Amino acid sequence: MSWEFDANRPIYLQLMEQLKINIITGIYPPGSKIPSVRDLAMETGVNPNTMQRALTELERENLLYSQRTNGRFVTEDENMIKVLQKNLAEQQIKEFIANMKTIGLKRQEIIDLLANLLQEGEIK
Amino acid sequence: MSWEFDANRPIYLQLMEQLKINIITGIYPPGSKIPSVRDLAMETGVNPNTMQRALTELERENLLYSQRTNGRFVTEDENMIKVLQKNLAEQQIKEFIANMKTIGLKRQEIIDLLANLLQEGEIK
DNA sequence: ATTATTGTATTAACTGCTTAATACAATAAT
DNA sequence: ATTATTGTATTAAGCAGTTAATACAATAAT
Repeated sequence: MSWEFDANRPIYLQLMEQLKINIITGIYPPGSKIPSVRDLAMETGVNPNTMQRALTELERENLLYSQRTNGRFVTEDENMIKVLQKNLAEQQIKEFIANMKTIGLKRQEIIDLLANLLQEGEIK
Repeated sequence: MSWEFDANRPIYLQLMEQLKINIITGIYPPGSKIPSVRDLAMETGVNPNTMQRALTELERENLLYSQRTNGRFVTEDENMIKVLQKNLAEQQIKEFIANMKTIGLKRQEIIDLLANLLQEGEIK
């Protein structure tokens, strides 16, 4: 896990993203208990209040739920998680296309450039 | 021009990006005079101080230069602009790849998904 | 029963971003 | 010469995000 923050965006939002990724990738499996507010805050180097905020927001999105004194858990709804993954992917791709379009690259240029850079980085 | 701002990132940074885009795409050609601080602030609906900050930063990057009482101009260095475009494109592609990798998509999945979405949106 | 751990809430202070309201200096335009 | 426009600078205020330092309530663990 990286836990590096972009100084230009609220930390609690970045925490939310990272936590979502951990859910999507199965680091935090459906129904599993996640670390406590204090532990997560410690691990990420942020103030407990900030972590609390991120977790509260994720609860509002029904991705987490808390049991008063027992801890916090990932939703058991696996379908919801799949939808989350698909949404994230599609959203980022659309953003990407919009960006490329703005810069003035055409379809083929985008594909070529991407294919090249995909070769460099070692992705399966 | 859109001039809509993401509330989660400093406006002056977003202004810088938009101005860079305007330079790259030739809306502000090399050597041309750009609108005054006050006009730009008016047009974008931000405070003159905020616009001033964005412009000052772009000057520090040598993309703009100002003549004391005459106005502000885009650099004449066309090569610098080309480099800017390439950097922006490459940077965003790398970000994109990193994002996709994080979500857990493989090379071929990325290419396929992108190709599909590129068909939908009407890009040449 | 007692203890430790959990989520939750509160209050204060600090910082960076933004807006507001001006003011000044230089010079192109008239 | 005068005027309008330009970039630039200053000071104050407000807000959101963040940190800090606590405190409380509930309950699992002992």
